[in-house]
This record gives sequence, C-alpha cells and structure tokens, in this order.
Amino acid sequence: MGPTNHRQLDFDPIAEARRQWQRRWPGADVMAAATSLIRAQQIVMSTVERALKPFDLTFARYEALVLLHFSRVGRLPLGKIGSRLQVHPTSVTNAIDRLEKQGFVNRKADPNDRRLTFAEITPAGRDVVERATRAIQPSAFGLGGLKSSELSQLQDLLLKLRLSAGDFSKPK
Amino acid sequence: MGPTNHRQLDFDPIAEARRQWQRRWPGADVMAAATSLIRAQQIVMSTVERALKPFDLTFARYEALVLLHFSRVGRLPLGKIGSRLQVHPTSVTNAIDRLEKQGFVNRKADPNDRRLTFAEITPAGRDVVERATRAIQPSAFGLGGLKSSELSQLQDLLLKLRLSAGDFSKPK
DNA sequence: CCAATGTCAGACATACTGACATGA
DNA sequence: CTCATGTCAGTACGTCTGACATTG
Repeated sequence: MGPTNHRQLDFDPIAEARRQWQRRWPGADVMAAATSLIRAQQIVMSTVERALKPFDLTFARYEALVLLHFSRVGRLPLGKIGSRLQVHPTSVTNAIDRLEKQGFVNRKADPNDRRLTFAEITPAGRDVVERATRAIQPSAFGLGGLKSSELSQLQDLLLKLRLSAGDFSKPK
Repeated sequence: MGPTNHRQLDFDPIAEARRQWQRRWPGADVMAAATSLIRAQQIVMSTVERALKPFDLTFARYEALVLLHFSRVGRLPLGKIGSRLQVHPTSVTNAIDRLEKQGFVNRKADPNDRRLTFAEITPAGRDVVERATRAIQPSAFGLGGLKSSELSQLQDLLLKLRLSAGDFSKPK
C-alpha cells in the first residue's frame, strides 16, 4: 500500500505533468488536483502503515478494530462493518479472519437473526487499538505540515467533494 | 482498486468517527482529515479506473503511458519511470510487461549504457492514451463537484502537505 | 571490488466475480 | 418464493523482499 522509498525528485512531478497536459488536453487543473490527491493519500497511508507494522496490523484491519472499539457493545455485524468502511463483503470476511487469528476479535452468531455474524472485539483487541493509536499519534498521519486552520480547510473541501460524489447522503 | 458499490449511508461516517475519537484520543482533527483524504482518493481512483476499463488499462499503466507520451522522444528508462511515478522497480517491470503484451510499448536497450532498458511508446500506445484521456474527461476525475477556485485551493493545501512530507525537494 | 539497473520468484493484501448455504 | 447475509474459490493487480545477472 505504501508507496516506495525512492530518491527524492528535485522538482514537482505533478506541476510538470500539468504543464505538459495543458499543451494537448483540457482539464489540466482537475488532473493536477486528482493526482495530488492520490499522492497525498499515499503519504498518509504509508505513514500510518509504517506506524502500524510493529503491531502486525494493516490500515484496513486497524480501521475495523477502531470501529468495533467505538461501538456500543464492542460488536457489529460484518455487513455493517463493510458499509461503514466501504469495503467489499469478501474483504470484510478476510480482514475479520485475520483479526480472529490474531485474537483481536471473535465471531458470534446473532441469536435473533441467524444469518448475521457479529465480530466482537476482545480485550486483547482493545489493547492493541489503544497502543497502535498511541503509536500513530506522533506521525500525525503524515499531516504534521499543516496548520490547524489548513486542516479544517482541507476537510471542508474534501467533504464537498465527497458529498458531490454521493459518498453519503445529506445528513439532517 | 476502486472501492465498492455500496448502499449509501445517510450520515457522514467520518464525522461520526471524529466524534467518537475525540472522546478518548487526541488528534481527532488530523484523523478526520486523513480519513477524508483516503476516501476522496478512493472516489477519484474508482472514477478513473471505471473510465479506463474499456481500454483494458489500470491507472498505473495509464500513468506510465501518459508519461511516455509526454516525453521528448517517446521513451524513458524504466528506472526513471519508477522515480517519476513513485512506484517500486518491480512494479514498473510488471506494468511495462503488461503494456508490452498489449502492444502499447516496446522495450529497447540503451546502446550507450547497456544496463538501461528503455520503454518506448508505440503508435498504438499513443492512440489509446488519446482515446482513454478523452474518455476520462467527462468524469472530471470525480472532482466535478468542486469549483475552479476550490480546485486550486485544494491543490495548494496538498502541495503544502507533499512538500512537508518530503515528496520532492523545493523547486528553484 | 563496488554501485546501479532491471528482472525473477515468492509472499501478501485488497478487490472483484460468481456460486453457494443459511435463514428471514 | 424472494431476499439478505456471509462464505468460498478463483482471478487480478500492485507492493514488497531477497536474490541475481549484467554492466559501468
């Protein structure tokens, strides 16, 4: 997931691409913004994964653990995890398989609707989330270069983007 | 790569996560921004990949083709492609293998330094890039919801982020 | 001898498809 | 019957590690 360790370039490859793109095609600005977004995500992702590695967690599994940790009773049906995290059902099955092997969650059947499978976080699971989260903090998710005002500006823009793309429907 | 088709949520899962995070851990704002970034990237990525699918191109291979198309003589050493696109050497080998099988690039040895391998874009390659790019345009890379001023605001913030993370060294 | 470049094999992680069993 | 939920097998892709041959 994380991108690679590479010699640093001494120029902005995106600015360069934008220049070239502009010569032949429309939409150079959208392209540049999109590419920047992708790069930025790679930075964030690799920063977090580096911090999670000692705990043998990937970001996907960490996210699932956090979600369970936050849930009222420490358990959620797999389907709900998938829709919250926007991942494919089979990916959820896979992630939970892994977490179960690691002893961080258990599977439990729902007595009421026996089609459902709950994933329930274990004490060991709660423990790693806490420790992993502490390990992530100093890296600031790779966003340490932004001021607090810039962070919220960024969030606003991304929210607008997500809303327009139908990431979720208008709350209230 | 694109994330999944899912029932739309009727609330913002990130806002919800931020609320919960804030109760127990510091850095809720950074977390929310980072998560938003990841989601936004998924939107952009899946939009582009959807548009590229008819051409049997992935985003990685499309990027490589664009890079070659933009290059002076239509050819670059594999290593250069890797550092520009920030991908692992083996990923480059892999992508070029694919593109070669598709007839979009050829490999050529460098007569001067025989350690180097050039990837050279073919006429068929130039043709798909052109067509694929036209196919992407209407989707605006998933960024159609942002005004032009917002796009450049976003770009500025991401540039700041990339610079602070050492994505490349100060130009000029 | 040492460094750089590209390739290969093997291991993972995620995503997607299609099929399926279970149960509401 | 149908629909929903989760699982499984199989496929594809990209990333990474470690080893290697070639060449400068």
